[in-house]
Amino acid sequence: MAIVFYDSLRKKRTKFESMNPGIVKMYTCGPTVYADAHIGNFRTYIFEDLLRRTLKFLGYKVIQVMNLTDVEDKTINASNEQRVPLQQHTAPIINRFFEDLDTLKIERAEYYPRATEHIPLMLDLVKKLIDNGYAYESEGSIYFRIEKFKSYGKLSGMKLDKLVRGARVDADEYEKDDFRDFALWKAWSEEDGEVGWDSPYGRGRPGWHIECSAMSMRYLGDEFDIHTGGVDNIFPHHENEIAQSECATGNKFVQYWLHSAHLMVDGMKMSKSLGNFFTLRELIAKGYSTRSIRYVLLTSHYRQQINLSGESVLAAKAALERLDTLRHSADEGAGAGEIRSDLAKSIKESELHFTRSIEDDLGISGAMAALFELVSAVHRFSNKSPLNQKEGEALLNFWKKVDSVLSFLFPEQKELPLEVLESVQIRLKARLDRDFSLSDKIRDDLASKGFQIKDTREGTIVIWVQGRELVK
RNA sequence: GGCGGCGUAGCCAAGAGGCUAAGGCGGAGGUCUGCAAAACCUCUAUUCAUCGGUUCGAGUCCGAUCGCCGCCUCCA
Repeated sequence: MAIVFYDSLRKKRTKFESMNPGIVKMYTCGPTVYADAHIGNFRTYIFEDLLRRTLKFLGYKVIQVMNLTDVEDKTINASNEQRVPLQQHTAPIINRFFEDLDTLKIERAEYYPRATEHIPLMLDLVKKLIDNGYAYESEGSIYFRIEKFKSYGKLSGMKLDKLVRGARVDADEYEKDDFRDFALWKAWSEEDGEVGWDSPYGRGRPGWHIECSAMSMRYLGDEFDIHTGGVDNIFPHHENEIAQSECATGNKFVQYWLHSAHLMVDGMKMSKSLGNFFTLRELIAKGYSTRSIRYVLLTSHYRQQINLSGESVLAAKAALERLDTLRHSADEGAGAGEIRSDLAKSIKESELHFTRSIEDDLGISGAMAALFELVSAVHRFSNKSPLNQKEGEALLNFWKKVDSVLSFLFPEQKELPLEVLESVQIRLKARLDRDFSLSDKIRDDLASKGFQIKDTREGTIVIWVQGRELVK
């Protein structure tokens, strides 16, 4: 079967073929580290995680680059306000960013290049653009002349003559030949303070767009397979990247562009400027489990806006509990016997359905449906006759396999406190003695401490926050 | 104003011309159970924003209308 992606450049679903067999090179626009990323930002990083994991699931080796923008207006302003050197301001934010990635089980990319460590490469690119006649100098700054790039606007659909002057007027705008031109290199100004690098054009710092062109080429080459980001990056950021890169190299920059839709709050885009944002840490403090958050962010199609709400997190929790029942059933598999054909068939169908869905533009809904269908099938099957050991193992193996894509099927198991285990044992004995007033008292007691007790056919389950233990 | 996306059950959400419109949450009834929960079974869209059109056949294609969102300024 073929992998299909919706390509923002072609504006249609397109069969994916990597440039090098078996290898996918992808560049994923990363955070600007002037403040902690909010959960809307992570929506995109989770989409990219799904893309990466899916490609690996389908047999590709993935080389992923995610940039860390550690120098631009906001990082400079923030460090100035706090009167600390730039790096001292960005370093802790970067550390927290990586912690949040881990919390959300986002797999690490191969490279996380920082803009400040690639200035010479950017200057090389700027020089190339000047030499090729696409850029010009004006008062120490270098601008890209967009009318020289005939296909400017091909990604966003913007028509050059339809571009309107924005509400905000750049201080340096009068220096440009054309207001639509964008900066490749910005001359040092008073507000930049300590921040600046020497260049043939004088002291200055890179424009925002040039870093992605320079760093993607450095780690992935002049041409690579996939470039991603949020839809808000399409214009002007990605449009400008294409212009710079293709004018500098003469090659087609990127083969496939994938963009994720926004996370919404009360019908509006979550954004720092609107102030309607939450960080991951804030959501955790509200009592949302990271597993549920990952579920919500991952199981909505990446081109569909998500409305994150308490309700959606609660629904996620319920859905996860249902998924967990498959693992519990599998754990119960015991005894001799081969895998029976009905069950083998269900697993095979689920895997096929899962794969077909996920390779079709990351069709996560269909992929999840495939898993829920297996859960139902397994319960129907095991209700008739208990699973044997091999069957339990087969289910767990399949679950592990799809979890390489999802990474929320196996919650972290916490050790239950000894006193809880003891209480559970006492309660089990009480139930055997049919002393139900005692057993119910213990159940209520544990519930008040945050441990929910459920008696199943297989034994007693203790649910504790995100962990879940089976006690026999 | 220009560009892009979306409108499918109470809620979330698949579907990309043709088997009975996936799946999840929630809800109703039943089986099981000391009770609770879980699990299982059954039910919960004659219809896909509206109106036209193309077609033997449309939720799916075309046109118009209404509504929502994003981008056009830094933004994931």
